[in-house]
Amino acid sequence: MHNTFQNPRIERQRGREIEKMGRKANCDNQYAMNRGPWSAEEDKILMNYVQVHGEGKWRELSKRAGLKRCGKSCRLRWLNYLKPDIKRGNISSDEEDLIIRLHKLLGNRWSLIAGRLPGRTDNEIKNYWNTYLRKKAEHKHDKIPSHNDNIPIKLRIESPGCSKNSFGNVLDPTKSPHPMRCTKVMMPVNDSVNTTNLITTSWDNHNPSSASMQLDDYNHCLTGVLQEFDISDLLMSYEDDFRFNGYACVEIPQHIFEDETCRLDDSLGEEAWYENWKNDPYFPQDQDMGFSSF
DNA sequence: AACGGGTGCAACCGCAAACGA
DNA sequence: TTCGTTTGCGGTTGCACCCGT
Repeated sequence: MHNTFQNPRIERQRGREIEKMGRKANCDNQYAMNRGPWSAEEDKILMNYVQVHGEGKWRELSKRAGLKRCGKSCRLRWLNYLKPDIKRGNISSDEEDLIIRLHKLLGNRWSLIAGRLPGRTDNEIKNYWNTYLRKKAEHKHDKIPSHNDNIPIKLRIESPGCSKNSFGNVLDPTKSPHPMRCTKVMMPVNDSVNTTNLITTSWDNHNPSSASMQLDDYNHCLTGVLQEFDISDLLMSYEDDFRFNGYACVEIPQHIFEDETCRLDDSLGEEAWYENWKNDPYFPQDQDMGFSSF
């Protein structure tokens, strides 16, 4: 499962745990502990204890609350099942779509994906993916985004060579099925949603050498990786708190750049520098940026 | 009704990072 | 800095349930 690297410290730790717990190094003393599904009574005890004393110190919690469950088990039960704000079941089509897109970006980073779906747990998303969405995503993989998709990112396209005249053109990537090459992505940092991490992670997956993404003086993330990617990787579903007001500079072949069918607006004659980001009418901060508004 | 294979999902496991003394 | 403990994560397991035969 994991790598076989033997960390001496970890080995010592495991040795201690094995010694302490008996034959198997799982958690606490397994022979005195309940295992398997939780009873309603156990749930009640755990819930009452957490409501009074708060989360954390799970091992201590299990002892003090009189639960014959190991600390890990208590934590898991609370986080995945008992916590009040948890939504369970009935995953909507919007959520499905978001999971698929996030998985495409992040891979099996379930906790990160869950972090973007309020009320959903990593375990639920992982199970949902493994039992249902994986197949669905495979079918969806080849789909070119349709014009009806609600895509909150606009792209500014630089022509080959980044000539001055080319700045400001806005293309509809959904009308261009050609793969593009990303040379630079600038994203405004949103306090409520850390889009920087998301984008960084996606680059990291493909290109470990681009592990760090710097922020500039204007608190925009900025990277100069030369990374092949499918333009649809950046197309995200619109969510109230999950918005990609993005500015991607991409290299595209000249003939695509000159293709009028892709071009939506070329009225801007000059580059809008990213320090003017928030004043740029092409990247409004507070409204839906679906392509229908072009 | 009984059986067996497939499926979904809660719970478990091992590992590593984070934390704190 | 070191070491013990706690927390968080992702992969895996095992069991209940479903459905076809």
